[in-house]
Amino acid sequence: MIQEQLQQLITKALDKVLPATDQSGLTDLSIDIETPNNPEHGDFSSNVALVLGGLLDQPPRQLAETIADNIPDTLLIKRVEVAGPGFINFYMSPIWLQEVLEQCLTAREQYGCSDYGAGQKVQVEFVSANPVGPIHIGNARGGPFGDALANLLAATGYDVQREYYVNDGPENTQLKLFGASVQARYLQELDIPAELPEDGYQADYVVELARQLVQQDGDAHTDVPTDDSGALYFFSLVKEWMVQRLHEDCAAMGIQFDRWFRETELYEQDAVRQEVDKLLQSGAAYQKDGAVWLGATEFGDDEDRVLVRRTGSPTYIASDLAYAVDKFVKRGFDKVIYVWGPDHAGYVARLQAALAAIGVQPGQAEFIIYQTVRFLEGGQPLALSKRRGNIITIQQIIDDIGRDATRFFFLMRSVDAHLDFDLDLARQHGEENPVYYVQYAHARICSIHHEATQRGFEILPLDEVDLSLLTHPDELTLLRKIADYPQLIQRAALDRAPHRLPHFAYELAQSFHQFYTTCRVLDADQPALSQARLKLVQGTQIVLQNLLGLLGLLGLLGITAPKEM
RNA sequence: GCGCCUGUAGCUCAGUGGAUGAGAGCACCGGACUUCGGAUCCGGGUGUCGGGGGUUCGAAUCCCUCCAGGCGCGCCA
Repeated sequence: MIQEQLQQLITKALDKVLPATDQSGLTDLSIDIETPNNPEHGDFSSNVALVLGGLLDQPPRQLAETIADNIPDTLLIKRVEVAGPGFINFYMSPIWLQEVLEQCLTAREQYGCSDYGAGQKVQVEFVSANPVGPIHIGNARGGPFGDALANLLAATGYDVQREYYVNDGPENTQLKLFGASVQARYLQELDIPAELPEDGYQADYVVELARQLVQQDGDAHTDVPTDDSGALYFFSLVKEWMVQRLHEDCAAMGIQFDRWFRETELYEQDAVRQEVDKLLQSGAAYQKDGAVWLGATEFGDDEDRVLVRRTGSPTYIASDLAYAVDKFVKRGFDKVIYVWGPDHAGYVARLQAALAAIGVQPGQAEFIIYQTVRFLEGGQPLALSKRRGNIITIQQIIDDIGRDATRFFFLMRSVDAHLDFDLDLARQHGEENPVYYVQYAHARICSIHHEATQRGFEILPLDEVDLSLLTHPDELTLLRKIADYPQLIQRAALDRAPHRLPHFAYELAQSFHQFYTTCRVLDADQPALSQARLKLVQGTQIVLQNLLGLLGLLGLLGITAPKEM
């Protein structure tokens, strides 16, 4: 990308000006190439002299002059200026944008991709909702986010795997509660008196599960004891239905996991017990009050944590540790990104400490906590409570406003921010809805191509088209947008910030609409210009498609917007 | 009480330690179609970047503190 080329030019200049020792504190990051807010300050700008001046205790302005004077001549750059406290500003010659367009048209679906990750094995684990109910609006946000993040990492050269962790372990108390709820509903369905446990699952789908069970097995399970073993038994009866439902919900969101990892696998291999034993041997864990404790404070946690209860059954930390060993040691991931809901925020420090205890290096495990989503309808937030039973499933939302609009709205905001999901806005197919604004730009692009074919415009190969004819301000703005795309991908991946993509898609659509209004593409009187503009349109389409591909929104491009206004 | 996240225009939000310019969308008002899709475009104005202090040549951005909101803090997951 162009920023890298400029960085290399600066590096060359530095090599001529400064002894290598003076460059020791310099990293790629300190040679920052950015786009100035004020266009008068050039097309690109570098703060290298300001950073280096501070490091070497030299006047930045003077240093900047020296560096600027030694930047090798190239056709891409018209002139270099030093400004302000010591910025080096680059004024590009017009051909740089033509080169970018050529790169884009040549690379096509690879445009914007890089090998930055150098094939490192990264796992993104996300959603991982317990198999006790469908995906609902409280836990769905991690889905589109994790999926888009995985796409971004793959596009920047990482070897990415998507994983869903199914918490179906035999020691999971949530499952017992859920199983007991199913059991109670099952008995009620057969007119046998039974009470839903306190804090049990009240939602309607539990009643439906019970009904399904009666339909399948009749009264075959009435003699099952109403204790933990009975609860687990009932869970086992409905488990595959639940997992199947989770599969369907994720598929509905457009997510394909590479692996559904089941917690039971860890117990079948006796991995949980083995890990606890290892920790006891290494001294990282100890016995107290009949329980086994992890000495988590040694590894930065606030307090030590129980690994094995007094009853002898392991806690979730124990199985999460065994799971981590499976990820890092057995399967050899260089990095694992855990995407969790806000209710898990307090668990980060705990697992981090536990990971340190098994020798996972800091930075190998990343934790991304997404914030809550409020769904608004008529300006009022929808209330949801899993326990009280008035849950709203992600399937309902998708049925309502469509998969792509759902994903777009989820992805629009930073995961750090609380998200207001405006259902009324998402339902609209009008100008207020950013989804259709972007979609409309693509529809227009397709229409131009269609029209070109209809009118018999011959599409010339790239080397026969004079791109230097693209000089209109709106053409240049659009070209600049195409040029900015690779760095956007790079930074969004690095910052784990997929939300920048919908914003960029909107801006790209905006630049295109503006171009479309002022610059007629197909003009029989100006065939050479038409050819150049067709290339620009094609470049826009490539970027738009790549962008929406990363967001998992290619469906938007397949749907043709209505012809009626 | 402790921890995490947030606080930017009337509303919803972008914003990468940079420049005499802190930006979008929505909403509101006014304009633009004989020709590629008007679900479009153009113009119009709004800010103690929650308050205070600090670091820096330079802070919405980093640090401290206070205020406000959301979420979490179990031998539940």
